[in-house]
Amino acid sequence: MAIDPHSSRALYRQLADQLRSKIYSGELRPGAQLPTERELMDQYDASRNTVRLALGQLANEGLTVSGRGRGHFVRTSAPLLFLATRSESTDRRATTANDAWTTDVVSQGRTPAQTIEVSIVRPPENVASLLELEEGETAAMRKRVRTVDGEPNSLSMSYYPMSIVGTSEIIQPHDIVRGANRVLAEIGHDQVRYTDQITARMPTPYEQDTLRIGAGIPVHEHLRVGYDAADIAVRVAVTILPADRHIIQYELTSAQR
Amino acid sequence: MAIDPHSSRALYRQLADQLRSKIYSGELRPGAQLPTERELMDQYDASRNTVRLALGQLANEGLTVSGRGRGHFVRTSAPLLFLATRSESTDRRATTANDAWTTDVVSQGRTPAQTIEVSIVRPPENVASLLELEEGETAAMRKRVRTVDGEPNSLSMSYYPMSIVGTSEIIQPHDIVRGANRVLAEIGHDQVRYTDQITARMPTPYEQDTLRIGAGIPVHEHLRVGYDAADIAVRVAVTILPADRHIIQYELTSAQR
DNA sequence: GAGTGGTCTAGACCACGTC
DNA sequence: ACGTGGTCTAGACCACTCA
Repeated sequence: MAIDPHSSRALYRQLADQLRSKIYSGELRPGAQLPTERELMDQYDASRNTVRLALGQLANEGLTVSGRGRGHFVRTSAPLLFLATRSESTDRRATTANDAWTTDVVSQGRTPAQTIEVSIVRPPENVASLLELEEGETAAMRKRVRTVDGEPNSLSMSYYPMSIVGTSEIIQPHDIVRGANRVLAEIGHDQVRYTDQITARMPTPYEQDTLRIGAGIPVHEHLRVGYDAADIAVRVAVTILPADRHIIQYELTSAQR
Repeated sequence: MAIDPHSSRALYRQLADQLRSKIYSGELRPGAQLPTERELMDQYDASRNTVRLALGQLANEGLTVSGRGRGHFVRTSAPLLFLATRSESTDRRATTANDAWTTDVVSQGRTPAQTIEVSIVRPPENVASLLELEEGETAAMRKRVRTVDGEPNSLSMSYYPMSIVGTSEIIQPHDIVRGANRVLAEIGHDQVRYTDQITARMPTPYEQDTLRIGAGIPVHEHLRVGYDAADIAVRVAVTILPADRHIIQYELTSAQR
């Protein structure tokens, strides 16, 4: 139980190992307070910096949170929200006055809200190349910040080539109740095929701030490219999902696999 | 460009901010060396611990790597490998002597290898409940460690209820060339439907070690449940994918969305 | 051997939460 | 008022890399 100061493994790593195993084993349950830094210093005869290195390690693994004047605590696994990426049936959206996401969230008994911002931009390079934009060509961006029960939930940016949507409702800074996808269909670019790419990374400071993401929590970056019947990319949607609040779910039948 | 010691923002955060923006802006390109700790101490008139706090922050964001005796460097974005979760056509597997994953990797011009380990275990709670196992009921686990071009690539654990596979080839500790899924089909449990769940988190120390994952790199946890024609869960596959080496990709047609 | 990061100590002041 | 974590300093020794 004690610590070997002559081990080749750094003191602070040994300390982190012991605390971590107490968390994994359940001896320290979610929400439980860890010993104070003072106690750990005394117990392991280590300096405060060393103790804080160990605690910082756990925080960066997403295992603990801390607060000035409070203490260090085992992170409580937040109640998880599902992102149903494949909806049960496509016709549902037609039967409601809300967009697909709002309907999804309401069906889970939560309260959704979102702000929408529309602008004309040069998209990031990876998006521009997926949309096959020429050098300097622009796209309409509809950016959403979504909240559930008042807590920030996700960040979503949809890009549409101006050459396609330049005169449509999509460039208006309003919520489109029937869905932007329906507008695309109305102007002759119904999406018939999608490619999804999912990456994971640590959040940028902007994302940490906007979505109130704690230390040690990664984000999913979910990117969806929509193609019309002529196999032209008409929409790229990039969604940032804090990983402590989201499980991405897909339903597939064996023909697809 | 200088730093305000009277700002409410901590010194080490300001320092991290400046270095980070140099990385994002491209002034410090991937592979470039950051100033040495000594130089930063002099330049910003800060103590070494403060400088190290700033550099540690960047490392935890996955932006930099460092090594004793070498220096701090901007992380080079590794060449990314695609995990094609939906293959182009299902018949391909029948035409080759290799399993689906091996075929995928070879088609990308890389060299795959894997070790397989088979055991009878009580699965983790979430898996047990997806398989609807009774209290104490066991499952066969086929665990793979996969490498590509000699580098560790992914960790995969497939669970099959013993009540279904207890007498089949699946519990033999050998590679099954025609695929375990085919064996399942042969014993009357062809999978006709899948549910995928994708989560992201920081790796455990075991995963960091086995897959050689650097600090600040999260992992995808990809979980696939396979159901047979009677809608019984016959297989749960959990795959751990280091996020710096993997993009998860899905292809969907509009009928599925 | 010189320079780099990795680890560790001892002490200090401050901001915040709780009582 | 007191105890907590947040920030910062000044110094030390060690292990590794590279010329």
